[in-house]
Order: sequence, then structure tokens, then C-alpha cells
Amino acid sequence: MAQCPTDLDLARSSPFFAAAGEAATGRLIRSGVVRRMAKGTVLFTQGETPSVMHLLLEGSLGLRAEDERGESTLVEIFGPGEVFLAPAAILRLPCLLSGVLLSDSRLFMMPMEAFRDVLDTDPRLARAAYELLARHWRLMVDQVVDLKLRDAGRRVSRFLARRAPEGDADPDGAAHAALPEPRMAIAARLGMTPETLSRTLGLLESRGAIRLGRHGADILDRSGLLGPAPG
Amino acid sequence: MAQCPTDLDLARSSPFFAAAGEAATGRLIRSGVVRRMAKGTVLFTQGETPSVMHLLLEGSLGLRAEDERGESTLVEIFGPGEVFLAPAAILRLPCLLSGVLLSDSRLFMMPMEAFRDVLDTDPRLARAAYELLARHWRLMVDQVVDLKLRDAGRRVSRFLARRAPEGDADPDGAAHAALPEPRMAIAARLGMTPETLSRTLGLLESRGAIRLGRHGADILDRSGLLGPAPG
DNA sequence: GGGCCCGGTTGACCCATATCAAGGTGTCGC
DNA sequence: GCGACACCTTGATATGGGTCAACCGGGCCC
Repeated sequence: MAQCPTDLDLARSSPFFAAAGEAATGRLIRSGVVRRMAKGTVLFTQGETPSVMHLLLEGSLGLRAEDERGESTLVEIFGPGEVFLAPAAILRLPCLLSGVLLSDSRLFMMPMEAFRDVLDTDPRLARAAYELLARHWRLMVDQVVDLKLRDAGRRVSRFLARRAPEGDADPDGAAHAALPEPRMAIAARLGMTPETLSRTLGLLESRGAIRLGRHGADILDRSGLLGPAPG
Repeated sequence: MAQCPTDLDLARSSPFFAAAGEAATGRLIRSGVVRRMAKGTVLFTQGETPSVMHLLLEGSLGLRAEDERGESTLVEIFGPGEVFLAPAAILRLPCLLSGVLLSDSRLFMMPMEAFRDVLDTDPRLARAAYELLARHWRLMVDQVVDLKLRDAGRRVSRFLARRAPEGDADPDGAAHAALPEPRMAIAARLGMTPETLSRTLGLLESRGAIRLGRHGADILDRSGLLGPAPG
């Protein structure tokens, strides 16, 4: 009940609510609550029709898919500021994926009904929704291309490069890519086994392209990451 | 210039325009034209900012991705009724993919500016847009899961099963899956080489699950398609 | 109608990555 | 501080599917 104001301010400042405008944001914020949840918590489950939408304030969430045999993988890893379940909410369909917290997190949760009500009446929320979906569609397309066209080395390299801030002050191009998620999760996201991820990171380090640390990697030589040239 | 009325009626009856409502549909229809284009035509090119949106009336369009080395693949194959370039239009970003006709086709083409104008003012078009994007997002997620979790045999089997009408009258479960696209295109869509696709289809046929024809396959035994059991 | 060309199939081989199996190493509870 | 466990890495082997090359077969043009 007693929600910390800073949490709600954080929610307001997320890209999604920023795009949705004051009116819609106010209505949605009033309808929801902020909660802290532990690593491993399953927020929604593949095949179930969700009843709450989630905005991640802090932490990390993985979208997990399970096939008919019970094998599972991570389709995407999202960080703070992201909103989930919009497609299921919009299409009134069961979730395609489960949402699992990869670290202790803080979330803003709003009832799906409230979201749909505001979506129907507020054009700016509709706009925020289609912009969000367009962005997420592009993320998935990028990943399909990655899986079809690039080998393990290039996939890992691209993943590291995208995690490291581009405009780094260091002229050497040194930048830090945080990797707080378990290796297993990152490997699944990249469509490979943890063993292959480990070996690939080792190779990159031995070439001097990166330096591996506890919870991340320093990128020492961006051009040394596995590019188009044979790896 | 002289647009055939039946073409425009066809456009009106597409799921997208049906969801967009009369007003928006009328405005968009007036702003665009119907054109016939030959197989192989590139409607839009990866990296370029598009200026027209396309609605496929008849034929087949492939979304092609090319990586930094010039290798390319097909991310998705779409049939009549589908609308393309919505994400690029919405985000005002260059195309992530090229659009190539896989067969002679008829298209309705409307200027992107018109689309954006109506999108800003008509809530029903906004709704059609986010429903379209939500659906397309789910298609891409499904494909990522396919690529990460299922082997070639299962991918081909799922592809055939989805192409064949579910509610078939024949109690044997016999149904026809049309495969008008070149094998090369289908193989790329499924993330494999034409050779592997050919061998996999051959295997399915030798098991009596399908019968291969000129431009399609009859599914003789749905349960004989490669399922969870070892292939 | 005959030859040519292109998409498709078939076969032999190979490689990237999965799989299986130990062996580290840091962290957390006691 | 010490044990134990979880996570990660490293090593050896197996394999699915890619690659390369030869071989169809059918459509099309002359």
C-alpha cells in the first residue's frame, strides 16, 4: 500500500510511460502497485492468460520458452524500464512465454483490465503501445537473423558490444559490458550451451579483445571482437 | 491510374483494414494505388528509410536479411492480406529487412506520410497497428523458439502442419500444404540449407507421413510428422 | 523437338557445436 | 575458517547439419 514515491517516479520516467503521456500514466499508476520480488520468481507462465502487466523498475527479467518435450530456453533478457505482456494483453491471448526474474527485482504491476481500458480511450497510450511493439519486433528480428546467419563467436561478440556503452571516453575503445545474469541464461539467450559460451569468451580473452571479470567483461579492442573475418 | 475496383475491395477486406475501420480505410485507400509486380522485385531495401507502405493483395513476399558479409536469409514469408513496414514507419527508422516478391504479386501501396497522418488521428487505425505488431511479434518469437529448441525435422514438420488447413474434412487427417515458393526460400525461412530441407522432406515421405507433389505436399498422417519423439 | 539452363535432389565428407565428464573457484552458512 | 554447494570452466568425444560436387528432370527458347 504505502508505495515509495521514488519508485513511482521511476515508473513515470520509464520510456513507455514517458511516451504514454501524463493522463494515461496517472491513471495506470493509480491502478497498480510496486513490488519487490526475488530472483527466480515466475511472473507469468507460458500458456496462461495473464491478468497483470509488468514494468521492470530494477533488476533483470528473462522470457523463457518451453517446448513440447520440456526443453527450455531464454528468448530475451530485459532490464529496467521495459514493459511486458503487451502482445498478450492486446490480443487477449495466452502468454507465448514465461517471465522469470534473473535477479532480485522491483516491479510496477498494473491490472490488465486497467491497461486495456486506458488503451481504448487514450491515443497517447496507444501510441506508446505500438512504439513498444515495433521496437520489440525489431529485437526479435535481429535475433532471428543472428541465429540464422552468425556463428557462436559473432553472436557473443555482438552481445558484448551491445552491452557496452558505445560512446566511451577512452580512446582505446575500452568499455565495460556488465554480465550480471548467470552464464546459463546468457548462453540460452544466445542460442548456445554454457560450455560453448565459456569457450568463446575464453577465446576472445586469449586474443586480447576482452578481459573477463567477475560480473562482466572489459572490451579492450572493439575491432578484435569476432567480425566478418574468419574467426 | 485506372484501379480495378475489385482490387480495392480486396484491400478493404484485409484483416488490417477491417480492423482499422471505415474512416481510416477510406482515407488510406484514396491515398494509395494498386500495382502488379513481378517475382524478384525488391519492394524495400534493408538500411533504407522507406517511403511507402505495402499491403499484399495476391502473391508472396519474403523478408530478407543480409549480414555484414553479404550472406543472406529469409526471416519470414508472408501471403495475401499482410501489411509491411509498420515498425519502420512507426519508429521512423530504416528498414531492418528487405522485401522481395517470391512470386508475381498484386500490392496496394500507400505513402508512409499518409499512414502516419491517419495513425496520429484515428484511434481505430492505431488499434489495427498495435494488433498487427503484436501478432508479428509473436510470429518472430515463435521462430526464435523454433530455431533454438527444435531440430530440422521438427521445424519442417511444424511448417507443413501450419500450412495445411487444420479443420480438414478428411477423417484420415489428409490435407494439402501448398509450397509455391522456391525450396531455397523455404529452407532459408526454416534456418537450414536447401539440401537439408530436401533430405528432411524425403525422410518424411519415406515414412509415409507426407506425399510430395509439384508445388506442395499432402499430409497423410499428421501424427507421423516429426514430433517430440526422437527422429 | 532437342539442347540448355536452373532449381532441386542425392551422395560423401567435414566442421561447429552439442554432449558427456571431470575439475576448478568463489560464496555462503555454520 | 572450513566445508559444501552451485556455478563455471576445461577436456574428450559424438553428431546434426553444412559444404562441395555430381547428377537429375522439367521448362523454355530457338
